[in-house]
Order: sequence, then C-alpha cells, then structure tokens
Amino acid sequence: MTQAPATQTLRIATWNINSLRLRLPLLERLVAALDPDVICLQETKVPDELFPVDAPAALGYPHAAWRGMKGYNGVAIFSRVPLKPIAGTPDWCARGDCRHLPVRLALPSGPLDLHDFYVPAGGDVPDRDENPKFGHKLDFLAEATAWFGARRKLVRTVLVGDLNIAPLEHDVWSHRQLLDVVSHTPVETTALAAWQATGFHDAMRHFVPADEKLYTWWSYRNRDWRASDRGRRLDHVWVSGDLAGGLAACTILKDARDWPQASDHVPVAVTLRV
DNA sequence: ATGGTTGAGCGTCAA
Repeated sequence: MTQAPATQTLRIATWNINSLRLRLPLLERLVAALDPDVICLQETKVPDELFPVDAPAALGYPHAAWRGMKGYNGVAIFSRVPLKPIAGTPDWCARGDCRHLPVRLALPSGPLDLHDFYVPAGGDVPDRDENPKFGHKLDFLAEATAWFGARRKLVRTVLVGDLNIAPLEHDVWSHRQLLDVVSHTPVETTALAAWQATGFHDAMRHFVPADEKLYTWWSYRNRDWRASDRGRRLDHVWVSGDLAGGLAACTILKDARDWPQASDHVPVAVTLRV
C-alpha cells in the first residue's frame, strides 16, 4: 500500500543583503514580515572564518550553509528545513568566486534542489572588449546556461538570487533609456532568457502581469528613491516546470528599502505547495 | 554628459 507524499507550504525568500554583518539586525525584520522557511542571501561580504555562526539558529533557522570570501560576493542560506550542500557544481569562470550556493532541502515530500546565485554585475560599459567585467558576466551566464541545459529534465528545482539583469520591458523604470545600460541590454536579457529556458518558470511574473512595473532594487544614488522610483527587477525566483502549479504567493518587501541602513535591494519571497 | 551613494577595510575597488 502506498501513501501520497506529504505536501507542505514552503516559503523561500531571497535578498541581496549587501553585508551580512552590517545588516544582521534587519534579518529579524525580514523574518517578522515574511516568515520564510528558507532565506537565501547574496553579497554577504564576509569570509567564512568571520561568519556569525550562531546567527542562523538565533533567528530560528537551525540549518544553514554559506560560502564567503573577503570583501566581495558571498552567499548564504538559512533554513528551517534540513539541507545539504550539493557537490559537483562548477567553479564558474574558474575564478573561485563565492557566487553560487546549491543545496538540497530534505522535505517530507522528497528532496528539492535550491540554487542561490549572485551573478556578476558587469561593470558600467556594456562591451566585453572595453570592459572585462561585462565579458565575465556574459561568460558566467553562458556557463550557467550550458550547465543547466545539460542536466536531465529539471524537476523539483528552485533557482533564486540577484541575477543582476532586469529581463522584461517593465522590469525597469524606462525600457528605452536603459537599453544601453548594463542590466537591461539586449545581449543580457537574451542571455538570461536562454538560461531560464533550460527549464524554469519566472515565479514573480507568474503573479504579476508582464505589463506592470515590478522592481526589487533602487539605487543608493537617488536622493528620494520612492519619489523618483527608478527601480529595476534584478532579483529573481525561478521554479522548475513541475513546481509551477504549486505557486501560491509572491511578496516583494518594498518597505525594506526604508529600513535603517537599508540594502539597495529588497527581499522577495515566493510561497509554493511542494 | 555627468554625478549621484554605499560597503569592505584601508588601496581603492566593486556595485
């Protein structure tokens, strides 16, 4: 006799925290506001030897993983669900950067793979010959696309993070004015679409029509971010096709942009039945 | 066309 696997509601949050140590207190606000089961962070900017190892459990997340380095980058996952790091993923662009943390969550319904990504921002000039950082970004995207494309059919997989690309016209405040601005150039949006087409659904746009403005990031370089509202959707949640039917909610915590010492990114949470 | 702000950690670099 077989029993149907137990399903549950799982809420996954993603946030470019822009220094974990500086903004650790803000994580309490995130938990109070969103009550996520899993928190994926980017730009932790803390080397592993300085990681606040007691912080996840103190917040109510007894399971955690992190990959950090000095000064830049860094990713971490805090979880209420047991997890294990997934081995065997590439060292993207052979740089040793801490831009990807893949884990397998042990859910009652079975394992679920979760990828936390921090894609290179790409510098200011959208030309790989003039700007090596832009070339790095395109190479990173190409490698990730090839790797996911070579997998067998994607199932029970969620990919989140700061992908540093606003792919759709209404993912930026002005499509026309940003077409030659890194994060919204056609070569980037095309590359991101190719990566997504390896088997993912855009979980945020599942809930918000493509003709509505949707942002997760507002620059520090605006005196009044809310008034100017020159935002971009740089942070993303993608789910494999088999999970799309379980999508239940999406929240963009825009209020977080006004928290004390705010990050320039705000948290995004997606709830799914899985 | 330019400049605007922030964080890490002390040089500027990255965003």
